[in-house]
Amino acid sequence: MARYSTDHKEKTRAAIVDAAAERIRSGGFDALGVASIMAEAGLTHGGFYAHFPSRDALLAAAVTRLFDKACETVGRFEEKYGEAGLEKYVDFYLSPRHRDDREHGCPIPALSGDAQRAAPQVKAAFEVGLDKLAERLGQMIPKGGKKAALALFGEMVGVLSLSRTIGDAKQSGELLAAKRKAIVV
Amino acid sequence: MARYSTDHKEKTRAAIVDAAAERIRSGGFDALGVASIMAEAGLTHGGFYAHFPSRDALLAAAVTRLFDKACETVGRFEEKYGEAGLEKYVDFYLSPRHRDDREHGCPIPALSGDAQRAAPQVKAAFEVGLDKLAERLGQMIPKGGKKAALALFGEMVGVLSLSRTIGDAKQSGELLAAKRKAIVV
DNA sequence: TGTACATCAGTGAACGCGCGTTCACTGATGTAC
DNA sequence: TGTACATCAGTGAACGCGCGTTCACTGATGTAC
Repeated sequence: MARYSTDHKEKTRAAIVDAAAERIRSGGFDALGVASIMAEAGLTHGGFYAHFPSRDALLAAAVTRLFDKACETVGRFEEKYGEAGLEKYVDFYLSPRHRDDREHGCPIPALSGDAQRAAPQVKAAFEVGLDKLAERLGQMIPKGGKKAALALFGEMVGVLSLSRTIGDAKQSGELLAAKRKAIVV
Repeated sequence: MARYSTDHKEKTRAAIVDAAAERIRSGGFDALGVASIMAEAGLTHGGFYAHFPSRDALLAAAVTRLFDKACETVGRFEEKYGEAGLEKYVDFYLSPRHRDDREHGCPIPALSGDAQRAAPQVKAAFEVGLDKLAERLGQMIPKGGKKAALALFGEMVGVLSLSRTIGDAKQSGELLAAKRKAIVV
């Protein structure tokens, strides 16, 4: 195979990044193997290096992708609920549904631990992504802006993380519910 | 070598667990290799299986150890500051010192991500440890007890995690400071 | 008290396995003539 | 329009490496006699 249409390679690359993004969100960085991710995109592992110089480069691209998606999610809440968007977003963030659906959830609780120990370029991608996401959510907080958004994420991330480690559904649900009520935006 | 004093094996085991606990707190579960941890304890890797049935068993023991230490830390704050112990603990938790000293810090932000994806026995050890720690801190919160302690950890864990991923020291420090003020115990 | 034996914590080579990366090759297609 | 060639995304075998685990062995010491 070769010499596809002009945007073919670009599309393949995007497919690899998408697959990688899904994978690391649910399984962390260590769940991403070059061979398995290429197989998921319908390719063989040898071709990987035509798209990325290294596994770390893919990790960085995938992290960026996840934060872009998270920004879009925030945008959707704003479009749909207007002024009440922030409150609705917090409700969603601290919902049992979000707790249980790690595969489509916020990248921060899933990856902050991994990111701290990752290669510099991956770390940097996480930091930039977090900054963009806070900036985006900050647009919905008139008083406080980005700083308030960061603080809000701080509260929510920890509570969501804990609720995910608590096996007992009742206790875990109570923790989420208590926090939903406590957070006054 | 062989036939040491009665408690020799016990001591060796404790040394391995201690080394493993330090290692995973700073580097996560993946930083713990059987060979390297045995070398750190002054032994060769082959002897590992005289102490633990598997690497996962050591991970579970190390997680338990870390939470026990964390409980002791809480206890020290209570002894030293009495009524004000809780406030002092929160101040410490959200301090730049705690942010920068991952090797001796709270195991929750360091390991909650890893724990969610670990083997069942490791997950269980984390859950039991978290429960014990919340119970311990809860003793210092007359109104609320364990539930209030869990919620408090939720807030603090997320903020600490974020502050660790933010490279800019000023921004990171501001996040911590804002939260220290905001948390009313 | 002295000697032979049993014990077992620790040794170190070897195993099978999966990983990230490299590389010579393929072959369908765009391009030059 | 038809043919020969260059391109390059993708193939698949091979690499070196580190990992968790196994296992036959060692040898200093406690115990039995």
